[in-house]
Amino acid sequence: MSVRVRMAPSPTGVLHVGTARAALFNWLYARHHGGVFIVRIDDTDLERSTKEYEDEILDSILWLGLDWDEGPRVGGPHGTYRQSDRFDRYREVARSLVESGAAYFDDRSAEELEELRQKAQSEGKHPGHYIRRPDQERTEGAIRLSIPQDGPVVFDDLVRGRVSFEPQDIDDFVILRSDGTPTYHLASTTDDVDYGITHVARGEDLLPSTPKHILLTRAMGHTEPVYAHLPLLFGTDGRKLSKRHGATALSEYREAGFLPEAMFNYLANLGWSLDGETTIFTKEQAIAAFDLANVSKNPAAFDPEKLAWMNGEYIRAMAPERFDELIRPWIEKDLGRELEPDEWDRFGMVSPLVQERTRLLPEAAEQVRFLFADFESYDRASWDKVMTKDGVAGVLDRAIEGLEAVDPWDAVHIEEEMRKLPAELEMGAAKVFQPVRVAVTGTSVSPPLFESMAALGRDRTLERLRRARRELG
RNA sequence: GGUCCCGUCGUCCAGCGGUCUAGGACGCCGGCCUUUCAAGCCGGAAACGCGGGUUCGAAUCCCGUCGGGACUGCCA
Repeated sequence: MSVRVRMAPSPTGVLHVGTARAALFNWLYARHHGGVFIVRIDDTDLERSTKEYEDEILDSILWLGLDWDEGPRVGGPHGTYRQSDRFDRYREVARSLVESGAAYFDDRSAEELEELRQKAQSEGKHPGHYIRRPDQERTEGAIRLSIPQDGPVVFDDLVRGRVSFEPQDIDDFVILRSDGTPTYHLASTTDDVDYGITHVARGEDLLPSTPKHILLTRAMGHTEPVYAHLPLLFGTDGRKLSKRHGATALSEYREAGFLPEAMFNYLANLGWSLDGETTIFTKEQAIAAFDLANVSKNPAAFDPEKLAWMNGEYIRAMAPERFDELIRPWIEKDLGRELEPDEWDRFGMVSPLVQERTRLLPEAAEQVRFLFADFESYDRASWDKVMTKDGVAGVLDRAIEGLEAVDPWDAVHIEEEMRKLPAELEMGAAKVFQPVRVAVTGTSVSPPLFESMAALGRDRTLERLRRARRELG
């Protein structure tokens, strides 16, 4: 039987990195086995679900580089792949379960149920212990699945191994609310059955729900899929990944200048590894090697630092043309205007040098800002560190004098001239070039100096050197 | 409280009874290179939670303990 897996996001918020990672593992599993990857919209919560979130989620998945074979936008043999379009089907399932005796109506009030929970808890029992089928049959209210008390629910989880739950610890959960809408358990399980899902790989937070889904599936007369519960993602402090750790939405990383291929690679390394040695690898390598059985059981910390490093690796490895194409919008965003053709040409003189030292696109844009805009003031720390030293004025004077005569104005000739200074002034190279760098770029950290000056142009370079000289007094 | 899951460097991953003086990656520290910053190269510090067992032999198997987490809704 061919593998059919799915990701089933709820459009009640933006795509979380943890959900994205789960989607990624499902996708890898499907592609590895030549199976089918399905996206299904779990929007049974009509109150909180929106079309905007649905689009945001789908766009984020696409950005990550995952494509789906059945689901919204692409269709498939099972309709719209949106649960809100299948409420009739879920009601039909619930009704037939009542008819077969597997489920029952329950019209007890919230207060009554709460009392039963309190009682059970005070006796050290499972909260749902006393919430079972009432003695007298009801004909309205919510519909609960009756949990058979004849034996444990045992299943072999692909990543956890054998997991077992005792029936008294499973509550008679609601499958159809009294307003006729299905709960997540009913809708998800029905869809998994109807869509022929063979493997369910999802977050570990759903592990306690799994016996319910298994029992529901069996009550429907089917055999449950194989389950794989993936470890959860945490922040670097070991706490649940939340806003405090920075971005939790995939789209925030996109907006921060991360590359999808770096994100893909990084996420694939959270809970799984290609071979234990290789950190950077392609999608194809991942597909070839992936197996849910090799997924780690431990929760993983999402480390933005390592992601940034990996992003830099991908940036350095890409074709220069692609780098130029990617960096341009960031430079323009940083400047707040579009680049003129001649400015773009000038950027080309330093582009390869910038690409080499970029981890994040927005950071690179900042580094070349001096090429396109005059800075109002010098970076304070840089100025204090290099411009207050003895001999700086002399360096600038000599640099200005020498540079005026450089011809043609290109990196090679600028360097030829500048290289004369240290010996002439009897100073170390860094002592000479750093003041010039601060004068020209406004800070002590910049792309290589000679190329930067070449790209800036003679007039602006000299203008900035003179300005700095004036500031020195 | 109850149920379930997890426990190897600060972090991610490898290790599935002997080859572990525990390997790779990020980060960190030092050095080289060097006009700054990166990159690159070289080197370093850094972990099997604890206690019992099983075994000739345990990071690897079992039990306990401690610690962490998830769930415990007519949310998903």
